[in-house]
Order: sequence, then C-alpha cells, then structure tokens
Amino acid sequence: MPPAKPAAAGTASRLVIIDAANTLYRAFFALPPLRNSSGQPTSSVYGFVTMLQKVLRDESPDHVVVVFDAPGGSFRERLFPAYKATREAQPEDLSAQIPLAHEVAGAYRIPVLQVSGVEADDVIATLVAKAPEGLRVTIVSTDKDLMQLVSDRVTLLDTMKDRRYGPAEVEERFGVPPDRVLDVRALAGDPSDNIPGVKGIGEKGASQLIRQWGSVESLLAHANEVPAKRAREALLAGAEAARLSKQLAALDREVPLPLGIDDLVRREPDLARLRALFERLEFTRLLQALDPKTSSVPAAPAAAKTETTTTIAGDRTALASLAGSLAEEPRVTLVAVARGEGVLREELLGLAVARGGAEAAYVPAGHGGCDATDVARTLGTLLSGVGARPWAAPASKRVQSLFAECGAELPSPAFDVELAAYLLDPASSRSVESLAARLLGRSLRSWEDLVGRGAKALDPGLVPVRALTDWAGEQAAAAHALAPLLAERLTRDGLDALFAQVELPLTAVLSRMERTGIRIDESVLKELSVTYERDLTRIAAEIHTLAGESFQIGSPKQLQRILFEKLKLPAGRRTKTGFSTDEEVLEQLAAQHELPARILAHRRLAKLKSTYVDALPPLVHPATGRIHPTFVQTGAATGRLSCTNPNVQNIPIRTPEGARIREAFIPAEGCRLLSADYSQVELRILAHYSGDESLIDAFRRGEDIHRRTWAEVAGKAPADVTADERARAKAVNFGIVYGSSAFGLASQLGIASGEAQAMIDAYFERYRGVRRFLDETITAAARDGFVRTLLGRRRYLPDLRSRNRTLRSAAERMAVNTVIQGTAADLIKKAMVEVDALLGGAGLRSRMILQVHDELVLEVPEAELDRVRDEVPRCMQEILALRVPLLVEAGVGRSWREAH
DNA sequence: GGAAACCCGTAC
DNA sequence: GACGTACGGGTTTCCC
Repeated sequence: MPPAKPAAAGTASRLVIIDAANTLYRAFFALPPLRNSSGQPTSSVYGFVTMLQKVLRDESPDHVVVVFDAPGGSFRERLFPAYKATREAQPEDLSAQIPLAHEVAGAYRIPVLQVSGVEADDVIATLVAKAPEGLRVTIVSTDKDLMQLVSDRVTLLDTMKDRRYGPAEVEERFGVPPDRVLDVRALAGDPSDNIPGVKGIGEKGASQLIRQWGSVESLLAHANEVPAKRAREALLAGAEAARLSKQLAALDREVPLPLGIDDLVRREPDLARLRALFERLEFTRLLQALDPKTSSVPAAPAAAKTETTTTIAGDRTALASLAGSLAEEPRVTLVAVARGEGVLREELLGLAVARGGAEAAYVPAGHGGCDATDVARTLGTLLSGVGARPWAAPASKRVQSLFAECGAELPSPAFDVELAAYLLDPASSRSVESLAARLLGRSLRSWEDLVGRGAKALDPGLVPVRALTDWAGEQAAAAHALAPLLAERLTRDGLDALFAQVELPLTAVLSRMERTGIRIDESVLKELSVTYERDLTRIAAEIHTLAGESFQIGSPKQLQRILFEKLKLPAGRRTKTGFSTDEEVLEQLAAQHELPARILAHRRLAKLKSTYVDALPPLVHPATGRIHPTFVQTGAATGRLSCTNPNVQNIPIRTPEGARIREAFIPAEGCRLLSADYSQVELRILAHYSGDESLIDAFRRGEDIHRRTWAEVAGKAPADVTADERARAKAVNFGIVYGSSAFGLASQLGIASGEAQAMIDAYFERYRGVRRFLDETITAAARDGFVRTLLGRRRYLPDLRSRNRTLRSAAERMAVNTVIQGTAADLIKKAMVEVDALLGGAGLRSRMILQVHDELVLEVPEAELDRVRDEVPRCMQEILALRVPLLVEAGVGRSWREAH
C-alpha cells in the first residue's frame, strides 16, 4: 500500500514553510550536475525553483516562508560538542548554490528566516508553535526530526516523491504517533546527526519500547521492569545517553523570530527580477514558461466559466429520487469517476448524470451514502429492460464494465461522443474537453488537470467530493450537449449506420471480452523464464569474450562502438543518432564476424523474455487467474482495434521459440480455445475492389493465391511454381497492400531492385484491375481529401496534396492501405457484433475472448464445441457478400498455439 | 529522479 | 526516402 498521496489544499488558510537546506540537498543528489555556461552549478537551485512553483500551485498557500540554516553553532553544540561532528562536509557545488536560493526567494517575494545560532528545524518548530489555530501548515521537507511536529493541521510534504506525511503516515513510519517520535529518536539515535541514542537499541526496538512505556522518562524510571534482558541492560547502561539524546533531538519552539505571521503573507513574484535571474542561470524552459506569450501552454478559449450546476445525490433516498426523475428523460449521459487502472482493477467512486440544460447530478459512491453497487443497480434498472432510457457516455465501454462489476449489465449505449468523434475524423482529438472547446466554445478541465499525471497523480479517492462533482458534472453536461451536434455530422458524412450498427454495439462486446479475459498458465512462462535466463547468461558471456570486453548488449549505442569502432566492421544504414544495429544490419555483418550472430541470438531471447515471458505474469488478475487486456476502439487510424495491458495482438507465433509463449494461453477447465481467422482477407478485399477477374477467379476456385499469382505473372502452370517463387509472389502481394516500391520489395526479398521492378511491372501487366484500383483510390482521395472503407469509415489524408514528394507518396500508400486494412476492420467488427448476438441468442456459454485483426479467439465449453465450431465460422463468412467468398479457417486446442 | 525520445522487434 | 497499422521494453537524453 503506497503512502497517502497529498490531499488537495482545503479552503482554510495555509502556511507553507520551506526547509531550504533539505530541498537543496535532495535536489543536489537527485539531479545531474547541471551548470550554466559560466560554470556556475545550478542543479540544486533548479530543483528549488521547480519545488517552489509546484508548492505555490498545488498548495495555494496564503502565507509562505523559506527557512535557511544559519552559520554558527546552536545550543546542541554547546550541549554536546560532538553533535553533527560525523557529518560529511557539504559539497562545494552545493554550498555555492545557497546564495542563489536566497535570490530566488527574493525574486518570488517570499520572506526568508535565518536566525543566527539557531538551526532551521528550531525556527520551523517555533513557526508551527506560533501559527494561529485556524492556519493549516505544510512543511516542505523530509527531515525526520520535523516529523515530531506533525499533527491534524501540520503535514510534511516531500515534493519530489509527492508524498505527504500526516499523523497516520508518521505513525506508519515510526510505529508511534508524532508526539512520540522524539522519544523513539532519542533511544535509537541517529548516526547522521551523531545523536548517540542508547547503544544496542535500534529504531524497531525503540519504537516497541516507547509504544509500551510512553516516553523516555517513564521507560528509564521502569528500566528494571523491561522483560527483555538485552534491552534492559542497554537501558540501564545508556540512561544518561538517552536523556542527552532527547535534549539534542528535541526542537526549540521558543526561538525569538524577527518576523511575525503577518509578515509571511504571500505576495506576487517580482517578474522582472525572476526573469533576470533565470536568464543568468540559463533556465530557458522556466524562462519561457514565465512569459505567457511564448508559453507552450495553449490559452484557454475565451469562454465563460462552467455554467453547469451539479447537485450531489449523497444518499439512497437522493439516488432513488434522481432515478425516479429520470424515468421520462429521452436520453441521459453518464460520466464515471473511478480509482485504479485497467479492466477489473478500477473501482467506481461516483457517477455524474446529465439530462440537458445547465444542471447535472453527481452520485458519490463509497463516501458513506451509497456504495458503488447501489449506484450501478439503481441506474442499471432505469437503463435496462422494458422502458429503458437510452443512455450515452464518453468512454461508454468503461461505464459498462464498471457497472457490470457491480452486477448491473447495461444494454449498448445510444451514443458515445468519443466514438463519434473518432468516426468523424480518426486523427482528431476526441476528449470531451477538446470537443467541448471546438464545438461548444466551452473550456473544461481534463481529468489530468484535476488529479495530475504520471507518477504524481493523486489518488482520486482523496480528492474532495465537491471537486470530483464539479468535474464530472461539467463533463457529463458537455458530453450531453455534444451528442446532437456530433450525431448530425455522422449523418451528414454517411457514418450513422457504421456508428449505430457496428461501433456502438461493439462497445458491449468488447466490455465483456475484456472482463472475461484469458486464462494463463504461469508455470509455462516460469519455465521459459528460467531457460531463457540461463541461455542469455551463456550467450552474454560469449559476446563479451568475442568483443574482448564487457558492455551492455541491450544498448544500441554501446553496441555501435563495439561493432563499428572496436571491431571496425563496416557501418551501414544510419539512424537519427548513429549507425543502425537492427536485425537486417546484423544479418549482413554475420558473414564477416561471429559476434553479430550472437547478438541476434541474444536479442531474440531478451525480447521474448522481457516483453512476454516476464511481462505477462504480473498482469494476471489475482481473483480470476486470467489477463484482462484493454481493447482500444479508437486506437488505430484505419479502424482497427488496438490493445494494451497486455497487447495480445502481438504475441509471437512466427518462430518456434516464440510460439511456445502461446502455450501459456489456455482455456478454463472443461473448455477449449477456438481460433477462427479470415484467410487472406486483405487480398480478398483487394480482389473485390479491383474487380480483377483473374484474382476473383482464383479466390472463387479456392486456389493458393500466391502460387496462382506467380503462375499468372510468369506464365507457367501453378503446379510448377517453386517454393521460392511462391515466396516472391507472396511478398509482391503483400507489397501491393502496403504500397511498397521496387526498393522495398528488393530489400525484403534480397534481390536487385531492377529485378523487383520487373516483377512489379509484370504483376500490374497481368492484374490490370489492381492497377486501376490503386490509381482511382489515390485520385479520388486527393480530390476529396479522404478515403472511405466499404462501410463508409473515413480517414483524412491532407498530405495527398502536399508538394513534398515524400509526404505525398507516404499519404498515397496510406490511402490504399487504409481502404484495405480498414475494410478488413469493418468486416471483423461487424462479425464480432453478430457472433456475440449468435452466442447470446442461443444461450450458449461460449465466450469471445480475443481479437487479433483477422482472428477471433473463443473459449468454448466442450459440450458446445461442435456447434460453435460450425456456426461461428459460418457467421463470420457470411458477414458481407463481396465479389469473392470470405473464407474462415477454424482450429481448436488446449492452448492458443494448438488452436491457431 | 521523472518524462520524453530513440531504437528495436513483435503481431497482422 | 524507399512497406501500412499498432504496443512496449530497454536505454539514453533532457532538465542547465
């Protein structure tokens, strides 16, 4: 369990105390040794500035102060001359930055406290003691001595790790509440400050003793009664040291301060001074951010603040009355707020409901009123069955999954603004915020604006309910208002059928697939991992011997040095930053030296191990024993799905070692996996579009298409085509779909580009229809600015009109490929909806679990095997009538490898 | 120390 | 420059 993330600043007024020494010291070691051009070290002060900006932004304090240590000893040296004597001298590059930190504070107009003969800790303790009752205090420091100051209204903040220490976190750290931390430190001592402590007692023991006896004084008074012999003897021997240590570790809360609380009121920074300082330090990025005109942050559109008023339905009565009031609504829009990430790893925290107008409602879940199940079931009833209200949501798949986890299966949504925007233009941004800005002129906050991003994202559960309410209500109201606008555009662009009959129903299918997931046999992966580890170690040793030195094999940069500098092998193709060491290059070099082949062997195993064998087990859900990938319906510009966590669409199969990984993908007990894939679907689509009689004839006769291609082009009998010739024809066929040139085809096949060009010429001579299809597709796309698939899906390709030949050619290849790949995506998406309906309608227990572009994987109970293996492929084949038949090949097995 | 860029390789 | 669509791991670079 990670420590609590920082809670958002409340409305109470807040004092932020910055422990300058602690911040500078940490930044010094965390950041690389940055310097400006005059050699001045700047890393600490850079870290100091970013910390300040962050704290001023996130804590919104109304009082701020920076506290520095003063030169000259404190009362602790007088008490104990050896105090801090063991501490290493401060690095010179760090000391040199302290005056700069003073300058920074000055430019920000933040008062500085530095009291001679007093340590910063004591100044901070005094500030905390003097702060008025109503003031909340945040101390920016990680100093353990300051932990004793923590209370209900005082927290410590670690801005680098984004951790906040309140009483609970301190207690977790020391095993005692903040007011006992001093006693624990007195007993345990601290080598870094040279606080002696009691010899023989460490932090664990100290914490236990203080929990039991309350304080150092009462512990010493009862030292004879301590049952543990060693601790008893240590205490009796070290009583004096304990008393001294407590005096040393105690903070002085009555230091005379030159400034009062009123002097610490926050002021606006002195921008001119700040700019000059940043220029001197060469903080270019910070400098840029200072000037809004050159800032990279786009200005929010000139728009009113949110007009949405969101009311909270905080208990079951309010929830029931909300549901009742929705009974006649023509449509409702939902926005889910959740904590966690990934399928079956998210927890519903609340739900916003919009119904039009400037109002929305928000139902918090798990804050005492309703729990997630209440919310999902109550609204689920309203949205399902007879008299169901049509519902919409951005990210509607996620809403369905969250509801289903609470036992409420929703019907397919009536609208989803993200999906609609994706169909209208798959290259456009689709978030509710950007759509609201573009189409409504409204400026909305994104989820990241609310909770942050990456490592420093807040736990949404700790965000105040009011903030979640306003965010979600605003999102829901905007999504609700966007729907009719987008619907009209879908109709205008002829996308409404694809949207309503394929994409929207598919959300429900995908939600179920993700939640079902696929069972993983971890023992297979474990075994492979051990084997690969051993082999990798061996190969690495061989590589280091061949290279004559040890280096990081996984680093292309270091490998370049070994191959091209040390061994003087001929360097070939260049990448942006150096010479390529990719597979093709290494294959070439393998003829000249033993090393490249060993590198290749190492790479293959390392790839399999890190990307699959070791990456999959952590993704197995503890409750289901299965992995639950996320299928992203808006993931690819062509209309294909994409897949993450894990990406089950690139599990190896082509090499025997790789294919072993598929043995770990297994069916549930009593089931088999059924894999059904469209055979040559892209070439069939090419045949359909081109209308080429020869191609169509080949598919109608069920011939081997690549063999037939070579036979046609070379004018010989199919039976006489050699394996090599068939491989060439296959490369040409794929090359057509990808738009490859003679150059590309030549390098693919390892032949001269003249020879490749001759093959391509011969191909187009024989397949005139294909040539015509390519030309017409590109012409029409350049005219319209976009291409369309069979079901009307669009992709805009503005570069088709570019005067830059490279850009234009690339766009032309995309145009052709998108028509073919996108049509294939249309087909299988439609098939998924139909197959799902087929299974559901028949009351079968078989489940679709994976989609890999032209393949569907189902988990089928043995009793249903005969029926499903018959009906599913048929359903897929009949999904659309093209000029050529669709062929689906199905396999069954006890693993994905066996089934495929 | 976190984010982004880069290189490389897996799938269809 | 040269073959389309994805995702992700490891390394390096950036921050100045």
